[in-house]
Amino acid sequence: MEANDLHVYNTLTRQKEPFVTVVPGKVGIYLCGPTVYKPSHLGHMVGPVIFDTVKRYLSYLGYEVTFVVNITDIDDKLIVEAAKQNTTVPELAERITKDYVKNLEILNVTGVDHLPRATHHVDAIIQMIKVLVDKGFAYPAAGDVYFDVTKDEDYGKLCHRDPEQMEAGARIEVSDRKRNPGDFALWKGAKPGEPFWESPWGKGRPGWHIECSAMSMKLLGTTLDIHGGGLDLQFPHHENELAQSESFNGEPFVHYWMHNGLMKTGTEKMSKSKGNEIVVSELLKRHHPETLRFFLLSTHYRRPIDFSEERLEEVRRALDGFYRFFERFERITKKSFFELQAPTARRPIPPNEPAAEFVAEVVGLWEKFLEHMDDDFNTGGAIGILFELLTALNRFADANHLEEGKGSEADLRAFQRGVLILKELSQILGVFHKPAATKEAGDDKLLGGLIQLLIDVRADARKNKNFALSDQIRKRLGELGVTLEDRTAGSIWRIEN
RNA sequence: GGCCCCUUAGCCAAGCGGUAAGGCAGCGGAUUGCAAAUCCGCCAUCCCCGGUUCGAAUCCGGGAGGGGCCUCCA
Repeated sequence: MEANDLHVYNTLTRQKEPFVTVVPGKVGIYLCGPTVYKPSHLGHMVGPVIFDTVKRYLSYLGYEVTFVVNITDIDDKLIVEAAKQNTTVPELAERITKDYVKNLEILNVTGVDHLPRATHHVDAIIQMIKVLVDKGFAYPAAGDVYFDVTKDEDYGKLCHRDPEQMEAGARIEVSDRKRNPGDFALWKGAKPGEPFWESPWGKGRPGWHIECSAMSMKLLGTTLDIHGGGLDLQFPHHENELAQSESFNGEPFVHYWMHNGLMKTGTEKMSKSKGNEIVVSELLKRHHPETLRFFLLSTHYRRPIDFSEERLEEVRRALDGFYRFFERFERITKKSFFELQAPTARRPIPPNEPAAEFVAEVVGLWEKFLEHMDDDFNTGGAIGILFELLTALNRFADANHLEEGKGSEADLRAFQRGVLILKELSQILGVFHKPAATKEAGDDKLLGGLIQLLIDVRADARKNKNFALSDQIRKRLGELGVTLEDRTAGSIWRIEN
């Protein structure tokens, strides 16, 4: 049994449960990725960012984590879309997968270990279907193979759904090939012109849910520690995965089902079929990736999150305070925050150093941050602590005049220790790993030189109390989007967006 | 019709039985030649009505409003 205080909300039981792994010290996470027929929208990034953070935290706790995100690259939607675009299914799938993977990289989703594609695992899928048929859970019908939901005693346990009621509802696709309305396709016979694989039931392709069962089992074993996905996948996708997997091997399929809330635009869910999706690659033209990641983590993962440009702008303003601090830190220590090497594992809280109230305060915040993460990955609460930490660091720098070079050795040490903790916690969330994009303009030598020239001229004017001129320079620069700050060691500038 | 979930200040948001974190915006102050930045302070009794409890935003019941799923969807 592992010693940790982590609790995870489990959709299956509708409760927070202590986190215990199947294999001590190891965690397998399977996240349902996209069906690759259209460019990813912001909603597709919610899961990856959250579960990347989950992995970061579990790794921080000392677990060896394997994180799998599947790519569904064969499906009716792909066939239709490829035809529409006058291209092939593999070409379309490849192009959209690349878009997806690129977006993950930009959002600093670094923890994905495997991105299995359904088409690469058709043999395993066929094998699994065979066994389900042999065991009597599935039946072939005119080239298709269906799972018989009435053969699975606890079908519906994830979503509290009763197959009987589904018949009553009668809003599901009816097919004379199905024995029960709730039955779902494991294998679909190919119509002329459609992509196909040879199988014992003739030419065809996998149904929608089966690829996840086959690939997760292959990569992570019969029981997954964590299975994630959007709330909209609970039914039927996850319910069906669950049914077929447990029928297949008679063992629990998933220990913790975790479902993230959905991205909304206005009052509605964002989705491809509703046509209100915000395409990630477009969004990235207007916003820094860090802003998006921070936005996605700013609320608890189980709640819906409402997209708006205003919200992102607000997040950006909040982040500016951190970036200004990182520059302040560099002015004080001549070190780059982004290059600091912080610990990557949880460890006992070090004893307080004598006469170091500040360190005690920072360590206290550190503990609170971890308490929030222990509470079902409460990133919203954890981020709140990050802001408190920022204030504490600024306050300390102010009080001890660190920027004016008046701090003692001990003060500087304490300060750096505090900043290192900020770094350590930032890493858990996967934020602040590189400078803000606004600095790009600062890399322009000519521009930088010109502004410095104006600053020097202005410094002379100020020395001579020629405030009319100095204010004029500052005002005109401000109109151009350049903000000046007069500090004891000289004026600094930045470009406001 | 069935199954879930949500409702906290102007906006976003944490909170999971002991008298409301944090952010954005706003206001006041310190600092500054003036600014900017930073710091300090102010700004909610938690949709409504009942109930349980010594004590509820937090538990139970009812109501109102909103959302998701039941058909493809992260």
